Amino acid sequence: MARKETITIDTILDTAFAMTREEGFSNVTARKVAAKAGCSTQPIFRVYKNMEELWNAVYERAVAFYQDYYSLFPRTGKKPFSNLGMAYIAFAREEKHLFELLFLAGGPGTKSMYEVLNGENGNVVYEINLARVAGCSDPGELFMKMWIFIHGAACMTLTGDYDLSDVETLAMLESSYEAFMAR
Amino acid sequence: MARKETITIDTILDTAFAMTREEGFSNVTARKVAAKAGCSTQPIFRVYKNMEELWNAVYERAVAFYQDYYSLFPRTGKKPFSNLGMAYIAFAREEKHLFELLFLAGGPGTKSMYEVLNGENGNVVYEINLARVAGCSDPGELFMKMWIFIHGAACMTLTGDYDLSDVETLAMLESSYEAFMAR
DNA sequence: TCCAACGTATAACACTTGTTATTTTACAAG
DNA sequence: CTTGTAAAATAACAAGTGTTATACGTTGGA
Repeated sequence: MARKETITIDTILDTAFAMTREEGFSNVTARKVAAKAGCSTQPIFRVYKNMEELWNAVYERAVAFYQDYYSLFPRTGKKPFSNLGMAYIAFAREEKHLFELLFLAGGPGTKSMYEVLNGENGNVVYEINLARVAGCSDPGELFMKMWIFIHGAACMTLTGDYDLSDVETLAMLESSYEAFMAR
Repeated sequence: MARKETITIDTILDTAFAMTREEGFSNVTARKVAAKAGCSTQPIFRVYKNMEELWNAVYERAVAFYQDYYSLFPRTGKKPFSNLGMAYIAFAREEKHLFELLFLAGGPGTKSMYEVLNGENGNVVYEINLARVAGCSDPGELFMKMWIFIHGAACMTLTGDYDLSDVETLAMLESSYEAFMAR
């Protein structure tokens, strides 16, 4: 009845997402995706109405990717927020372009930082409760301060202005937690 | 002997810099600058070899602009690093595109964050000495922590994830200073 | 086997970019 | 006033963008 499809929607999205990781969001153009996928631009517009739809799909995939990344990240920290921070900073180092897209770009149609962080598992809420249990009177404010700090370190890794080892980073995060707790 | 020049290098640079403030660096194209300056693209390439030279000039102007901004910023803070931080965060709020260019973009030919902050007046060194005088044993590490925190707050203003008043921000910066000092 | 239908490729359109070749214009010296 | 020179404007080129019209193939049922 009809020809069999050789380029699937998965091929397109996989390619576009891989390109975002490697070259950044702005390099994901119709022709470049097609070239990398080994086809013409036509299959892209068969499965996606236009490039904006593909970009949205890539964004959603990046959100899921970060949440998986966090789920699988080894828990070496012993204090509230330290694992959340270690994963976030490592992500900024290892996935610069995805980090930019998720946490620096903003723009319409994007989720808030908190939404992405908290995810479906309530990762942030969980850590805030840890702080409450540890005796913090205002865990919301503590989270805000910790997150400003963590976000600052992560953003500085992008520009090369922050480059401590994981051990040093963990120590810094936990000592900052203690410092903020003490007041 | 020859025609009088009507479009000066200052006109070009002023226009390009104003456009960077308002629309961001990526919108500074030859044709758009020309349109805004009310001329063709030709005068641009008379005074600048190519667009990259103009972009470099805009960048240098942004560096000078930030240093003026900091010089003129009202000193309301009483503790080390608080004025440095208040100015930086206000700059992120009021000059999003310049902040992005100076402190988030990185890339070749750009100065380091520290270079821009310290400026010719040694603004950072001055604040570090204040901390030393205040009895801090490792003012370098204190600066690092404070700066990570300040940079985090500034970056979060860009995405709309931070929106405290100046009074609240100052209180937060000074309490963080105290917290970091206490350990 | 043939053919309709759908996936893919090719080519084109309209637009934007930096840059450059060409033409026009204004100015001042002779 | 003429004329040479430099500035500015116009127009073009080559490359790249999203998108679409058209042509080509392949495939599976009649």
